[in-house]
Formats: sequence, C-alpha cells, structure tokens
Amino acid sequence: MFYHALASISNNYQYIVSMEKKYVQILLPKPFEVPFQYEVPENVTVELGDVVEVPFGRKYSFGVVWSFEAQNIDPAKVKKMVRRVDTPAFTSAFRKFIAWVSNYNVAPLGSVLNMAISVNAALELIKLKTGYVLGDVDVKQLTAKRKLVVEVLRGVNQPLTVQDIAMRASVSDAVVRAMIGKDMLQEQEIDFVEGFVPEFSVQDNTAFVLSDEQKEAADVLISKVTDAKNSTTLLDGVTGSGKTEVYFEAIAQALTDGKQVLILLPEITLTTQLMARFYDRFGFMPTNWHSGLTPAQRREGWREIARGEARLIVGARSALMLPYPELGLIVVDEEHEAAFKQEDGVVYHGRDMAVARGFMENIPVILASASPSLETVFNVQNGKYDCLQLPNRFGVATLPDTSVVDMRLEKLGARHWLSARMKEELTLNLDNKHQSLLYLNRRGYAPLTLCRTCGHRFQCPTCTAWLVLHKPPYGHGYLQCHHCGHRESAPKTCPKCDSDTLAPCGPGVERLQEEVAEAFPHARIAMMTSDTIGNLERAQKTVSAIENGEVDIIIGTQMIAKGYNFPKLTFVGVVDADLGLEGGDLRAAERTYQLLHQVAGRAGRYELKGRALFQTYMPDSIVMQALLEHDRDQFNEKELQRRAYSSVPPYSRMAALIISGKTEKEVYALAKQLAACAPMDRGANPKIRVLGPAPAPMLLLRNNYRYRMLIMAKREVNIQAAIRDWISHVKVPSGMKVKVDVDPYSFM
DNA sequence: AGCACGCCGACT
DNA sequence: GTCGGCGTGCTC
Repeated sequence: MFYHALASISNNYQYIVSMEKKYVQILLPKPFEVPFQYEVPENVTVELGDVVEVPFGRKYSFGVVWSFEAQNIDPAKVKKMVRRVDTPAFTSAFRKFIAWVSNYNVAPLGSVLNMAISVNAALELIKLKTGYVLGDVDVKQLTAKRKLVVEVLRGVNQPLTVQDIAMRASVSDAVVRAMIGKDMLQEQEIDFVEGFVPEFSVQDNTAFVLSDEQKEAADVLISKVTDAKNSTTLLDGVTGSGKTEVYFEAIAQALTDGKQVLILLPEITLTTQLMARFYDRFGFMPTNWHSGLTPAQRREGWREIARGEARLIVGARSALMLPYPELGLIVVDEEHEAAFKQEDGVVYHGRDMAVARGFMENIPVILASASPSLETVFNVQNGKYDCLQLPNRFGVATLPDTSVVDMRLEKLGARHWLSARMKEELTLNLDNKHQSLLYLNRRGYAPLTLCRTCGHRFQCPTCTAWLVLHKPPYGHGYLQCHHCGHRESAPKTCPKCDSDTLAPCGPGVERLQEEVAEAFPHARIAMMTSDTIGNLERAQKTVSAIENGEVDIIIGTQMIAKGYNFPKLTFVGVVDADLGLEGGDLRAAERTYQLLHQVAGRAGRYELKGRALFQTYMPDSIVMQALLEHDRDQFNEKELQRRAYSSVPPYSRMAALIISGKTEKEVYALAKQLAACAPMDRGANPKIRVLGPAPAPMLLLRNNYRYRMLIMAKREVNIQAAIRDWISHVKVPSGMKVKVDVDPYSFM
C-alpha cells in the first residue's frame, strides 16, 4: 500500500511544457474518450478541424485537430505529427456534432470520429494517374474501333486513363493498349486539381404539377430553406399525397442557394429507381452513400462530399456522419422506420441525430412520413417540431374497406390458418379476376419442429431460438436460425430417438402457400419473401409478372409492405394480425399498427376499390379498432395516453445496458455487480430507476450470453451522465462487454 | 481498435 | 528445449 502511494507521487510531478514547442490535441478515429497530444513541426501551421496524419503506436493514423490546450504529458512520450492531409478541415459545427453524438449515445469520442473518417483510403495521398493524349496518327489508316478512340480524345482535349478511354469509346481496353504500343497515344500525367467543382446547374424538371395543398406546404419549406435557420418540420402526408414532390421543392431551393443537401432513407428503400427519380427531377445523379458501396465508390464519394463537390447526397443513416462543408438541408424520409436505428458499434438513431445535426449546423430538417413515429407526434404536440399536413390522396385512390375475423370464434382444422371469410374473399377476387395478397410475417415453412415421440425440439446451437423449417420447392429442406444464419439440413427422423414422427408446428409463408394451393388449385400463386425472391433480376421478374396480371394470389412477408404498388390488387388478407404484438415491448402496438396500415394500403390504390381483412384474436384492441376506422390520430392519441400513464418514452427517458460474455455465470456476476452500484433514487417518486438484471429474451445470441438492465428516468434527468458515472465504477473484465443503448428500440 | 509483452501447455 | 495460445495493458 505504502509503496503504491510513493510510486504514484513520483509519477505525478508536473511536466514543464516547453514554451518554444507547439502542441495540439488530436482526436484519433479509435475508441478513446479523449484526444492525444502531438508536437507540431516547425514551419507547419494547423487549424482546428484540420485532418492530419500522426504516428501512433508503431503505425500511422489519421486524426483531427481537436484543441490547442496543452496537456500535462511526459514530453518524452509526445511525438511529432507528420503532415496535414489535403482535405478541407472539419467545420466547428461538425466537431460539435461529433462531441454531441458521443455524449448522447455514451460512445467514445474517437469511435464517433471513426464513423466520420470511415474511409482511410480517402485520405491517402492521391496517386497520380497515367493518362494518354493523342499522338501522331493517320486517321485514314485506322480500323473502325481505333477511329472511335481518336474521336474520344479529340473531343475531350485532356489526358484520360486507359479505362476511361475504353469506356467512352465503347471499345475494349485491348484496343487502347494496342494503340499505345504503336505510339499512337502519348503518355501524360493526370493532374489532380484541388477544389475542382464540376459545372452544375439545377434543372427544374417539374413534370409534376403541384396541387394547391402541396404548393402551400412546399412554399413553407422553401421559405425555411431561404431563412437558413434551424427548424424541424414534420411533413405528414398519407401514402400517395405527393410528399416526395413537396420536399423536392425545398431541395431545389437549397441546391440553387449553393448548399449541400442530404436525404436519409432507410437502407432498404435505396434503389436505382429512386436515384432515377432524383435524376429526372434535378438533372444530375445524386451521390449515393450506403453499406453496399465498393471501396472505390466509398473513397470517391467521401472525397466529393468532404470537398463540397457532391451537392445532393442520398444515403442510409451512416451518411449523416460525414464531413459536409456546406450542408443546407437534411431530409429524413420514412422518418418512422426502425431501420434508422443503428444497433452495432456506436448505437444511435439516425433520425434523432439528424435533428441534432440540423441544430448544430443551424439548418432546416424535414422529417417525412405517412405514419409518423409517436416520438415525432409528441414533439409536434409540444411545439418542438413544426408540422405540415397533406391529408388528401392524390388522384382517385381511396382507402380500402376494412374488416376483421374474430379467430376465437373460428373452428379451423389442424394445419389450416385461413378462415371461411378469408376464403370467401379470395374466391370473390378469383371470380372477378382481381389480385389478392395474403400477408404473413413469418418466413419459412414452420417456426418450430418437434418430435411427437420424445418431444425433441430443434434449437439453434448458438442462440436462444427455434430453428425455422424451410422447404424449398426443389432441393432438400433445411432448418435455419433467423438470428445468426445457422443452417442445417432437415433430417427425416428425430436425431434424439430416431422415430420418424417429426412434426412442423405453426404456419410460415411456405406452409400457407400449401394451404392456398390446396384450397384454390387453379389459382396462380407468387411468393414474395426474402428467401424466395432471389436476386434483383428474379425479383424484377416476379414483380412484372404480378403487374402483368399473371398472378392471382401473392403470398408475402414484411418485404411486400414497402414500395410495391400493384394496380390490380384489390384484396389484402392479414393471416395473423397479432403477430407483431408478441413480446409486448414498448413500441409493439405502434409497429404493428404502422405495418398493418401499410399492408392494407396496398389494396385498391388505383381506380378499383380495395378491401382488407384482418384475422385476429384481439378484435377489440386499440390497434384493430384504429385500423377498422382508419383513424390514425385516434390511435396516436390513445397510445400516447397509455405511454403517459405508464411513464414510458416519450414521457420519460430510457436506456438499456446489455451485458454479454461467454458464460452465463460470469455475465450474471458482472450484471449483479453493476446492479449493486446502480444510480437509483429511493422513495415514492424516484427520478431514476434501474430494472434488472434479467436474462435477455434471447439469452444466447451468436454464442454470447446476454443479460439486460433497463434505466428509466424522468425527462429532466441527464441519463447519459448517470450512466457514464455508473459504469465507470465497474471494471469490465476482458472478454465481456457492456453495451449502452440509449432510447432502445430492440428489447431482445 | 491494434499490437506487444508475458506467462502456461503440446510438440519438432 | 521451442512454438503459440490469448489475457493484460498501453498507445500522445
């Protein structure tokens, strides 16, 4: 004890910081809470926000100049920074945003910076490329393909790379290389021009004429863009009300004002068709940003964004974390989508971070949705967000007639899931040659397989989950875990007792297909699930078959709820409307309402009147009643009342702690240790409460045992500060993890 | 996050 | 005797 005290005293002397040497604090894109100190070489000047390269450990790292306040560090340890990287400095608004994201989500500052840097290659020295210009050639003597090459090079009057020439001339690179070999083309290095901004003009291709209602909303948004101040506006418009066209007007204004515009979409919505729509409207291709980009696309995209050359960026949530120098507007489309929540690495909600960034950058933010999240509705009610409504459907489409089947009164045979009423509706549509859609949010054939002799159930070896039986139309059946992807072939006999009494239990879409085929042997059926849809090409085929009326009944999972419009579809049958309420987490009702509303909306989008039928065991629930009456506001009102009554978000703050490790024993021990020093108010009306630890609903996930704790606090409590303080008191042993999830969406 | 250092088991 | 497992601690 005594020796330790002595050692710490001797280590604690004040280092004298040399007056001549300049020091900077540089934040590194690694999981550290604080920046590191470096010496600035003589004759080098750096500004706050500059991107620099520094030695770190025995490698080099990029980093960002974070402050000039020298720390008391042993001068012998301090290294010299290497160079300033030739990219625009991170703005002060962006640096504030990074710090805010780190603080709000209880994530290390450096980890947040890592998301912003995201592509090391973008900062590497730009390699000079070898280009070619036209040499001495006698055009008359050339082959047709070589003439094309000559034309291309005459047209541009600047050196191009081999690939570039080949692409522009529509010849193979062999043609170009052969010409180089014959000295017809001459080598010339391609210069990189800093700050090069391509010629760019906003086209006003408004083929779409706005209605008065749309015009009014668009004008409000345009004036918010011209004001160039922070605001958050909910653009609340039912499906088909032309929300996109309305926010396009605001985008056009921001682009004309010379600002960068960011549009955030849930990952799944990012399609080439949508890009084409932006192209048609603005006359140039937007810059794409999502997880599917190739390294080269990422590198180029990052550079263009950071230099301000990319003007319109359409991306997934991660696009929010990039260093835009001139951001003027953020649009979050499908604001209510849970896909905006990032669950791995730094946990954050893209929509909420977008609102925060709008505040830091002092620019307007537009949240667009046909069914806004309750958080957003709440923020509109308490005046934090503005709201613009587009209540009318454009064109002639009307809402479907909606009804329910009370499944408690149905007497269905074993292995049957379609009620008499459901079959009647399907028959009616078959007779009228209209299309029907059966919706069941369950992939595969059966969610559980058990042995009738010994009771054995097939379970995932690495997760607390049953294996789902899949029976493809050709090939062998297999059992799969939908959480980790584990897959094994389905055996004929029980692996435990060897009897051939294996029984699939419950319905999946594949099994539903069997029932439909049996009941309607002449119906043409199409499956639309992530397992059966295959690649993009096959998906396109299925879609066009449906559009051409070659399909009578579509059977699908959640994937059909988004994006597809089938003109001949007039009936939607929901096989199990209660499925989404399972687990009963905070947002189960909200999610179920939104999804079912969206699915029902697939029926009758054109001149034909649509019908929707829900099979449910809870016909009196708030969800079912609101669906029947097409009363979204009523649902929001009742659901908000319920949340206020039980003091859950948005009326309180919530965060989750997920403790994980290799054995249940050690995980439980650590969770107990955390519980022992949890920040809790005793008393009648506590400001902060901690629930748990409880084993996660999926105790085992990918071979990791997980326990959860839930922190509930009043809105005025700084829950992040409480959590930071809390977990700093507990040492997490190696091999174990404590993940903080502020505003959790997943409770698994 | 990487990476090295360090201390224990099965092998040429 | 050595190669290599991954636990622990450090990086300005």
